[in-house]
Amino acid sequence: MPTATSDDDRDPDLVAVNEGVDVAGELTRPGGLDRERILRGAVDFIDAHGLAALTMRRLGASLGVEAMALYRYVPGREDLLDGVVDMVVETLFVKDDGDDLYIEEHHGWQDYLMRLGHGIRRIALAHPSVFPLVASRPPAAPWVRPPLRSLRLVESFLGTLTEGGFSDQAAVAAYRAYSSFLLGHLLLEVTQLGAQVSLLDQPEGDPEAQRKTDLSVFPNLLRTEQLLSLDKSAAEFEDALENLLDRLERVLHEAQTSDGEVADLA
Amino acid sequence: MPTATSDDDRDPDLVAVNEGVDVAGELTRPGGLDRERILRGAVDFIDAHGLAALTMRRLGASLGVEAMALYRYVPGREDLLDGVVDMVVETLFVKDDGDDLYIEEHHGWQDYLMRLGHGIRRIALAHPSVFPLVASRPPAAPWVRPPLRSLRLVESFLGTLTEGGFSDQAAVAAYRAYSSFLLGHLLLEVTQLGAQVSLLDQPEGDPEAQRKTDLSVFPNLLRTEQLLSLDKSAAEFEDALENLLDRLERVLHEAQTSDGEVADLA
DNA sequence: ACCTGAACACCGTTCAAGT
DNA sequence: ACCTGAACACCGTTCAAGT
Repeated sequence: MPTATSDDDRDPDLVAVNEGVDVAGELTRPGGLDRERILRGAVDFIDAHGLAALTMRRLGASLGVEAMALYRYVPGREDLLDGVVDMVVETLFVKDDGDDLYIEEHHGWQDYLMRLGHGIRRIALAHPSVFPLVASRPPAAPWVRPPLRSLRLVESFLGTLTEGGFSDQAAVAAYRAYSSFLLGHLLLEVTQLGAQVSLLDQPEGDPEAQRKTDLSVFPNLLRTEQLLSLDKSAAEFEDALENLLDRLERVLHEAQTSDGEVADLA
Repeated sequence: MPTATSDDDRDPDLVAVNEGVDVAGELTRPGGLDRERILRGAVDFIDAHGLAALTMRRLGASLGVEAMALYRYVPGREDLLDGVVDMVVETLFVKDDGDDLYIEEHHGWQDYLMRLGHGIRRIALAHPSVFPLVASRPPAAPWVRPPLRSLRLVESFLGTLTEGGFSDQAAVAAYRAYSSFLLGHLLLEVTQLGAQVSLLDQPEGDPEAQRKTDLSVFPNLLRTEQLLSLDKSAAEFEDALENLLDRLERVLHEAQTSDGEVADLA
């Protein structure tokens, strides 16, 4: 146990979360609180224990401090959750070593939309318990559409499509269509991830028999149960993304040749 | 005030919610609690005060009862929320007078998917504060995909498409594509509804100036701000639904003629 | 049979007090 | 300057007691 304080009467389960080694490879508590350290701690906590378990008091404990100390750096719980969302989304703009999804090194708008989609998906799968927060927190502005929750991101989206030949209307319509595609797919994907583990958590007295009997009233469900249980999320994501790109391309070319009204593509 | 109890020292704001006349046109408290009455009260409460405001104690008060009384009919808060979701979704199957969206009187699978989409959208817009719950509550089974959260609904979905000529694989793939389309669109639509009202709620010292200055760093945002603020949700929903139906139709016909593998449409 | 009062453990948040 | 102890109002939930 590195540099442990002498009066260590804290919950060992919570302390363990944070006195290990974090993602960046540094010790998590080399003295001194910090807004960023708190947000990072909150992300780690949610990843480890789920969103419902996050309280100010427990977060404080996991950082080796009383809950009250957090209020010096964070106005309150709501603001903290907003900060968590921001922090996780900003990950898009940091370039990992050998990152072939780095969003700012794109070649054309199609490549940009591919990188963006895969980038957000990577975030969702890396933090499945945080993603529902990204999906449903009330946005700062009415036109900030989850999961694309960053002015910088929306700006680069619109800029890239405009450079690619989209009119302002078409770029905005594309932004809308793209964000709802991403939100639907990724939220369902992380929801299903959560459902898988919660099933393993409750091994109660033969739940199989009970569930099967219920299904007997639903012949189509019963017949396709195997198919329904297959997880094809990755392939479906690729297909839907590709389909969306095709659709956008079609709109773009129609606009360039016939100059018809194209705002209503979404 | 009809049939008021004599010792009326309750919060008048909460009482007002429930001693009025409810959707069905009946007095809300003609004696006696009931699981269904509680769930209905919870829906009304969330519609009126938002999800965050719903506590067992306040819900009890709105029903003219102490919180503890609820536990005779509802195992706990989590189960209550599940019940709320079920109740709201079941609305699909009740036929209102002159209801042209009634899902069981469909003509062919395209008509069915239109009725279903518009029906769920009507629910989302009628209960925008409840819909995030419909979207993100952990499903009962891994293959229950929000917002289509009802065995009965999934059964009728698969049955209708199968009757329409879809193979089991194609029907399941259609179910997946359709649910993620619905979830993305409707969750974004109700989120934006929430964002609109929350902006009106906080008329602080000239927030305009501050926000505009932030935007000046984002030229594309600044230029398209008007376009971004337009609400075209209804038209976008129709377009996306139509596009999805076209896609499914294409898959169906390809399968009927060439007999190629079609499972990966989603 | 149905509801309530009192109680328990836990929340978010404030603030004077400690170091 | 930074953290804590004590306190407040509020939670979900249990259970013996009332009617």
